[in-house]
Amino acid sequence: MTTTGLDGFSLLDETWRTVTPDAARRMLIAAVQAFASKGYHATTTRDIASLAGMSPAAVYIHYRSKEELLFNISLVGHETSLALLSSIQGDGAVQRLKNAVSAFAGWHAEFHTTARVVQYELGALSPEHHAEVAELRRQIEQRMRSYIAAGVEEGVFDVPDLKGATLAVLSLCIDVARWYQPGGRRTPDEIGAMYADLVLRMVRPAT
Amino acid sequence: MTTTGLDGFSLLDETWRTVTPDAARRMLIAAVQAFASKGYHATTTRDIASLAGMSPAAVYIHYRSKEELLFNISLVGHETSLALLSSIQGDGAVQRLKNAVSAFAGWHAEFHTTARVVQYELGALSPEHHAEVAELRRQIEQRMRSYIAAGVEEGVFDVPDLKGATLAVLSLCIDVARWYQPGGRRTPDEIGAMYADLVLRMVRPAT
DNA sequence: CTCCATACTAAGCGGTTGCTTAGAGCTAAG
DNA sequence: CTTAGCTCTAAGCAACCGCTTAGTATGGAG
Repeated sequence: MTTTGLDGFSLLDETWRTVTPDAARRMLIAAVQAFASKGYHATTTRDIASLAGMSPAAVYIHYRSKEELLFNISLVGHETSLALLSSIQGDGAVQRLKNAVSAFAGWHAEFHTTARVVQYELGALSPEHHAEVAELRRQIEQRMRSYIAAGVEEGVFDVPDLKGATLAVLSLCIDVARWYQPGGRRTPDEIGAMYADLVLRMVRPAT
Repeated sequence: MTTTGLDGFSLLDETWRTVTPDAARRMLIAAVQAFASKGYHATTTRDIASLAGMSPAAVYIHYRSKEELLFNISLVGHETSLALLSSIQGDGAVQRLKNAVSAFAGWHAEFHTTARVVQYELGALSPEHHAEVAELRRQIEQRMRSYIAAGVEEGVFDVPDLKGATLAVLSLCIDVARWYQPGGRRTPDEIGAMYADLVLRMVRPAT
């Protein structure tokens, strides 16, 4: 699950591998780093260009505006995490929810740089772009809800408030991007495993 | 617990009641509203002054800088939530953790405007001011941990990783400020009750 | 070689930023 | 009434913002 980033390309490069041409990808990666560490509004187009090793005007060869840069990051980030959550497999609802939480929380740790921009800069998107991203967020919520609902139907989960529980589980995973620091006490995989355990305690029946 | 805001003064006024003189308080309240809805960096001093019904220069009569305005908000906000968490009472560790989570999560819903600034604009503080606030955050974490640890010692909680569980509980409560919207499906008190239930499920023994 | 499209930079434009200055209005002590 | 001190505003400064323009370098097609 965890990519080490020791094989010659960073985690960021991996996420944005499909972006071409090369200069456009470097610009996007620079924007992710800058937006994540200082916030969208505190980041200048000069910061981004400088991080990418180019002149300020080079931003506008590949992107119409600073906001379009953010939109690209937000869109790809949401699509990636939705694809991750949609590809969950496992035997039975317990194992599937375990895998889902582990993967989703782990992603927010491992790709915390991207995740921070994705989760905390939504308000800087234009109304049109925000609406497009909001639809993806609805699909993410629906996916997670279906994993919990399956366990209720199987009779292995006891969840009095399905919508509330889904909200709490997603909230728990998303907030990882806020507090996670690389080099901290836990690896992304360990965080995923711990969160999977905590969530399963939340939904298990009283017996 | 919930103040209605229907008795002639808003929730914001209540939090900042002790700030004097009157113009300084109005400026602070305007800053909280602006910072919460647009973010610190996207808010101009002209925005704040205009919301407070004064001229741009009036900000600097009462505060040295825009950052000092943020620091005041962050400091009072952290002190308020720490005081809230420290005043928790209840019979036994189960009831005390229930009350703690209910109050802390409920506060992040009811005072979500203040909470958003407190939790998501830490990075905009100067290093010195950030350090001062970080110490309060350490105390908040310690308080919550002690409520969980007490249940472990009493033998009514089963928590394999105390530090991890504390982190998750705090994370869950804090993230309420991100997603909560007034007029939504649940009142702050209902969110507090739901979260208290979810957290107790997380720490209860398997039986 | 010429021609043209693409990718880039140097320079800079109009507008906005956080903050300052100079001075006006008000209150209260002497 | 004078004076001092505090609160506020009108005006504006230097710096910086997102973005544009004009022009250069490069490389492939004919």
